[in-house]
Amino acid sequence: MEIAASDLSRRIAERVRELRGARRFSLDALAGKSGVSRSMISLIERGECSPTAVVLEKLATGLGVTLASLFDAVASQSVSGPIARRAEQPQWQDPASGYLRRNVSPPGVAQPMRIVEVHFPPGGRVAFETGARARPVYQQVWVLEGAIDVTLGVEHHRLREGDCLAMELDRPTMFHNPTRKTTRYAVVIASETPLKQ
Amino acid sequence: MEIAASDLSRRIAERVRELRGARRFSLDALAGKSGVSRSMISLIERGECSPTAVVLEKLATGLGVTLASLFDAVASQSVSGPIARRAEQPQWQDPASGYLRRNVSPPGVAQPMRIVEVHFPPGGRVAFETGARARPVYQQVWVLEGAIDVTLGVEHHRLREGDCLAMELDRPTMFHNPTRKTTRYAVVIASETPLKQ
DNA sequence: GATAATTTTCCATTATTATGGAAATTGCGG
DNA sequence: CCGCAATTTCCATAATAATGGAAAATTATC
Repeated sequence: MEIAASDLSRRIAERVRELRGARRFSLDALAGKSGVSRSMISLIERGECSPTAVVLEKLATGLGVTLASLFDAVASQSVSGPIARRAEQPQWQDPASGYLRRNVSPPGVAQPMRIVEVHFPPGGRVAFETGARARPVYQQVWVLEGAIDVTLGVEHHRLREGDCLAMELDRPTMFHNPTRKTTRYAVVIASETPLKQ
Repeated sequence: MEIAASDLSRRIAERVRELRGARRFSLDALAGKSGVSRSMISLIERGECSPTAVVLEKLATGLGVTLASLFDAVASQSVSGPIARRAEQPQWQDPASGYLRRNVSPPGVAQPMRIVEVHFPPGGRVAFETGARARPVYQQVWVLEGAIDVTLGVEHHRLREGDCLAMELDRPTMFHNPTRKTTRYAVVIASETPLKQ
């Protein structure tokens, strides 16, 4: 907690220094533009205080940036962000209904969500018997092409192209394509811990 | 200047109150989660003080939101249920680069992820300066049409239709459309606590 | 309605922010 | 190098943030 606190003050310090330097403002000049004292700006830039929201806003205004951007920092950390190429995305076709599922998200990346693309044939119907779970699983169905009917328990929804339905997997669910064309939709699934594939 | 200052305090007040109410936290519970005193939270929620950056960050962490979002205006739309119809999905066009963003996910639904659709013009280029965060934010970029170049720090990726790139928002990021057609891609953003829009 | 439990606000105190003047440091030109 | 101007940091002080205990207010339960 204490480490995080000083990290924020340092981030703000670096950011304000960078912004001021880029504009070639002296502390005095910025003090004049912002209405924050020279001394306070100096303290902020050395990370020796935690400025209040009002002081931050004054500074942002004087520097001509948004308040939120004062918290941005140039940090250089490596991240393993693997890519899933389309050709390598595993897909699976349900023999009974004919619907096609493709796992879009890169496998092996520890993130709390994954994207699945579904091609749902005309007239197709699939039901899932799911009940309340100890740990909530969230799902959003976003129609990319066509239309789809989704029934959650006793609720019935008609989704058209571009529509998005958010739900939890906590009751029986049925998908039905009432049209004469294949419907394509994305399913984004998330839970509160990283999902791995 | 004084009017602006109290406006910020009021904005923060409303926002914190809203976020806390949505989670049904008492002041005491949030104090425990955030490490900020009950009294201070009460003062903040009544707009009677200007909290320091460190206190704001602690609050954001306890509420499971980003620091920057504490400055957002309170969502004024009514909670519309689990569906976001395409026609109602808010969109925004960046005047500089021309890229178009649409929030796909239903607003007001407390789920840990959200979907954003982006139309990126030919030759367009956008850079984001983001830094390490107290709480990780996960992102997956899935190309629906066209191609996009994504540069993460010093890593460069060419994504083609159907490809998906997973990353964390912890370093400078640049998007560039090298083609002569609009690229359409989805961004799925998730954190480990419910996101609300 | 009465009472208990919970939540919020008040209060006194400590800690920290924020300030303007002055001292120290830095930069520049001769 | 020196002198001087510009800039930054130090210093003392006032103002405000931030706290935990207690009082007041609100909510829940019977």
